[in-house]
Amino acid sequence: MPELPEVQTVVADLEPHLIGRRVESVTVDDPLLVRFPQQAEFCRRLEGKEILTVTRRGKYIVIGLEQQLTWMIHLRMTGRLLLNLAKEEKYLRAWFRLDDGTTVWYCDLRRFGDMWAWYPGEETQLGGFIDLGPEPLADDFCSTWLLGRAANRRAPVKTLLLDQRVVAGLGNIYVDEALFLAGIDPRRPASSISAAEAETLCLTIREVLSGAISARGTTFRDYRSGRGTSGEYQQKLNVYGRSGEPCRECGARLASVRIGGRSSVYCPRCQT
DNA sequence: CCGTAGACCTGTGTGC
DNA sequence: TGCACACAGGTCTACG
Repeated sequence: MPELPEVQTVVADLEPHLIGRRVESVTVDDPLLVRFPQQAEFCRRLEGKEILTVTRRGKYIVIGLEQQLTWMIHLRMTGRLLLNLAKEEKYLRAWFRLDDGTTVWYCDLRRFGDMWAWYPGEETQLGGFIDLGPEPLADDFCSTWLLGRAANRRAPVKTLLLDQRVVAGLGNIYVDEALFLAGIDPRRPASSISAAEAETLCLTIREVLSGAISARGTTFRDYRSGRGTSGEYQQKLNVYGRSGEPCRECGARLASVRIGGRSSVYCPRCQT
């Protein structure tokens, strides 16, 4: 569920409570959660270490600890990292006690979320993380890069933008929103995108992500921030979740199609 | 290499 | 009300 703006919000919420704290004890209650190393060794690695940094790369939460240990978390569809466990919260899968009495709670309805605890040199055992493309809000993400990655690709432009090796952090909501603002039909072959369109797309991707970060993310159903609160960006969505409703620009009925197995909403008049 | 369907898991909403 | 089926902010793998 969480895309870049949601992960960014969780990181911002957690950071002040985690920096300088020592992990006192780790409890994992879901055999699917820890991807590397084995669960017992994962817990042993974290316990007793001080947290130095809390950052984000794509949709990964990246926590740096003493002795160059990196604790990495991917929330996938329904993962939550919470500073307070509400009474009604279900699906608790793990918890992390810190030396000041704080507990970080990990909840995950669908159990797709993953965690890793790795030292330098173990990168090859981490799956997709090492293949991430540029950060969309950084300077190395530009139309030249996008155009290069789109060349010779017949897959839909939406599929290209969902590929984390092309750009890290976009998901189903923000890709649909960025394509709407750019006036580009999501079904078009990636290779048909012009230089001018690539330039527009880079701008609208940044615009959508920045706006969503300011709004603390989008909550459709499951997403919660580190504080347990919902996002506000759902009020600003132009197309996602609005199939059949009128386009805010032209009034046309928004269309829905499946692209790469993902439901996709677009305006048949504004997006060509 | 490229592109798409199916799998992973658990729940909610919809239509008959 | 019950049941079956589609669908859900993600991403791997297997296969043609």
